[in-house]
Amino acid sequence: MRNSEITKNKVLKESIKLFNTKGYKTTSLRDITLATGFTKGAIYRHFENKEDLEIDAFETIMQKVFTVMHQEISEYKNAKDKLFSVLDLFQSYISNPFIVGGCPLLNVAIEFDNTESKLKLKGQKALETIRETLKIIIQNGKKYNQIKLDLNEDTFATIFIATVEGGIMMSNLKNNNKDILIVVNHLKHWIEKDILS
Amino acid sequence: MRNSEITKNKVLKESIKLFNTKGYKTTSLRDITLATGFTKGAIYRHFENKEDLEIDAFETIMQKVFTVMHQEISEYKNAKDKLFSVLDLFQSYISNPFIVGGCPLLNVAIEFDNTESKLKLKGQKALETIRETLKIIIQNGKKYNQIKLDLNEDTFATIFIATVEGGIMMSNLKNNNKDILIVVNHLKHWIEKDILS
DNA sequence: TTAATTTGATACCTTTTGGTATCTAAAATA
DNA sequence: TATTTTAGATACCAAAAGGTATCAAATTAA
Repeated sequence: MRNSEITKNKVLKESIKLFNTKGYKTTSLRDITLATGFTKGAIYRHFENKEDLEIDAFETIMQKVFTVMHQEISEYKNAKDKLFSVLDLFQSYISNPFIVGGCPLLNVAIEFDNTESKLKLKGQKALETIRETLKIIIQNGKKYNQIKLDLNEDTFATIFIATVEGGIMMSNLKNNNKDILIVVNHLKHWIEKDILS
Repeated sequence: MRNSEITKNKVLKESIKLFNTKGYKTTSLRDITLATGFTKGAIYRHFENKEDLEIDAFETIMQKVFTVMHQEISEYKNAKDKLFSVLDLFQSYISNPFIVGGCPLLNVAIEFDNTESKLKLKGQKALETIRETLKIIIQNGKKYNQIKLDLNEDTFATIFIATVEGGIMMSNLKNNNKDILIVVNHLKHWIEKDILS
């Protein structure tokens, strides 16, 4: 067989890149055929329609993000180092991207926020997954006396995500590392000063 | 004359709404004809092409943002109140929007960050205008002993903008005020605690 | 009041869009 | 080996995209 798994994966991989750089709705099937070398016939053999491909692409890249994130987190044993490793991961969207086009969650959030679409729902879920991950780090940190007990973990996670996503937006817009670096350094100082016990 | 100014303004006004909600590239000329009641012929009488309309729309809405921002700032005389009024203005993108669809700068930043387009340049300029405005508040605040002298104004402005834009993204995605409120309250506490002298 | 200008509508154009029916070649099965 | 299944290419389709040439009515200027 002309290994159908390989074909599907290549379509997915190139679609992820295109969606994350050009945008989901502004990427055409033609763009994907040119990037993959396959025809529309091949693409539609593996995906029911374009929206299905969009969803599959977003879920695949977010799965990768979560996997890398949990790998990083699990490499450290105290809350501070875990949080710092997440910051470094976000920073890598700019300085050493494992996916072109910036943060996939941020991109989907902005492109679909005013729609009623499956991708908006997927984006909401992804945001909650990241927020939950951060909250759990804080909760465990409290348990082991690493984090101040009066810190509200939901508030912390929200500020953490907002700041870092805003920094990614600014650095991507300005084509430099400056803003994301400022933001990540600030969050690190903030954590050391006000979050750790 | 069938007042051509009124026509142009209506096209601009409806385009601003559509671009800021649906996105620039995903809003079609047809969308604009339906929203305004005018035909393509009328639209192309006032704008050379769609990109020109996009640019004109973005510049118009950003001009409005800057105008409102400077009005708010000028109503207060110390740095703290000026900064708080800017925070309230950003918060109003969610709680009491003077423009539907969230922050126009954030939307343009994400939609055009991976392009080489005039709109990306306009977005970069708009970001710098906001950053400069915040820096000037800090500089004047230092002069009048309201702000700690060792605060780096560029760092401050960057963190301020990133945090608030991230909060807008999150609240828009989740369809509630919660996240932007958390973020704005946090920034207010931070300013009171670490920024004011 | 007539002529010139301006403004918006109409009708059209080409290209691109997402999507489908069909065909062929390759692979798997019997 | 012969047959059936599968994967991808080809050739289409209708709708929608941005854009333009032309026309008619309204307004202004002469």
